[in-house]
Amino acid sequence: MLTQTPRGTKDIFGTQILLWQKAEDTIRKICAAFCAEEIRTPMFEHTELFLRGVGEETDVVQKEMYTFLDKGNRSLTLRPEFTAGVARAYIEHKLHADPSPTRLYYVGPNFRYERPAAGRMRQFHQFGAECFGSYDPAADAEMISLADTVLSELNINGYTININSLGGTACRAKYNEVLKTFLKENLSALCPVCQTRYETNPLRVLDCKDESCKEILVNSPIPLDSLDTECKLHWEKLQSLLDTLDIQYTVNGRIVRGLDYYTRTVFEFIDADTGLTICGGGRYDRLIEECGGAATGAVGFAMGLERIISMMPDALTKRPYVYIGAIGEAGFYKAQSVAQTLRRSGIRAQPDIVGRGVKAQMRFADKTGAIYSFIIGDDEMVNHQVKIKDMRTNSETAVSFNELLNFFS
RNA sequence: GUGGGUAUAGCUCAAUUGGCAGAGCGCCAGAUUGUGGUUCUGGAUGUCGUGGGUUCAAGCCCCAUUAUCCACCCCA
Repeated sequence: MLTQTPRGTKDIFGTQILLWQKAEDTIRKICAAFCAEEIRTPMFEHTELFLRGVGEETDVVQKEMYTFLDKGNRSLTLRPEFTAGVARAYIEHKLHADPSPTRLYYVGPNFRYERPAAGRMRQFHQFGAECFGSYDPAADAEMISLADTVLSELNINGYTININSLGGTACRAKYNEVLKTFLKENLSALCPVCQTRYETNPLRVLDCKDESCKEILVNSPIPLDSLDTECKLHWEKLQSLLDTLDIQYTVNGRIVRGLDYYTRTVFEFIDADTGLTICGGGRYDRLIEECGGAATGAVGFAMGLERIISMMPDALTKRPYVYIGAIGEAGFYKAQSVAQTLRRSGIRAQPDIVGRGVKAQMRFADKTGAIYSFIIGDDEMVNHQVKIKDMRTNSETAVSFNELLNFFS
């Protein structure tokens, strides 16, 4: 137990960390291109924020939160997602007073107490972005494009962008009635879970994977049928904007999302191989108000980093560098100082610090991805030269101590 | 939260009806002592997930526990 990570958590190191760093670098680069700034919010928040922000009816809140009392008897919760915290920060720091729109992005761990499974951890990491201060579908399209651009920059494809619109508050209420009327006739044929959902959250019935439910729902009304004029306009404009941005998408009238705060646009990027959602998001025009701020249009998404990284082609496994081998005590000392010189010039280098034989040193250099191996022994000390071996071509050259840096320029 | 599988060396996995814990890969070292990737030779390494029980004897059988994988549920 002492030598195991807790259930649903992982150490990230070795070749994996290279993929994580590449993903994070790419995220920062693309977000910068979209003029989004990073925000880092606390790992835990007041429990109340998530109850309100995520929705009390959601599974995330009802079953999956890491909630605890601190020594001051405050109820705190490890964040299960970012949006509520980011919305809280937007309100707390009165960012609505800044020129609109405000684009924020985040990368970091989230926590949900769940049964770990394929592509699901208790501590998992998300990258996401939010755009505050626009009701126009151009903001929706831009967020979809940001997610899409990050993925394509990471050479990830093989996913489908599913889009849908749930409509505004009025449309949702209207649709709920329409759907309930439809479901009422088949209520007994629905799975037990959906029979409960019929009362608590009929919308989620659309999302059910149960075969008999699916069968019934084939002919069910969908939210798109209940959109009012304004929402319909938003929905149609979103599609022409996505066309303009040359983004391929599929309209899927049954995407509903498990979080309560969404209004109008919702979307999911679904991996064709695993069927997992690698990115989910949508518009949440009511959330800021709900949490005590001024009415503010907002749209955003979150992406699961673990899922993304598992889809990245793992090409680079070792970093090229210069190995500095030594024979004898004088050479050993010299090797340390040569390494120092190279490192201070920003060249990746490591000397022998074990004191092994040359053969073992060369083997080590080869296995760890050295592109050049230096050898410094008695002969080299006498001649004030370093023997440099190109590990790929096998060719050797001698370079004097003073001209080492020129070799790399 | 529900159902099922698995747990043995750093990794992937063997071990007959219960009878001395093994292989491949990796690691380390040598092949006339200053040179890697191929080859050959040798070497080290185990709380058999953990705790109980049955037995002359348990890696193997029984109970519990933890972890892990798969399918649900849900999500990223």
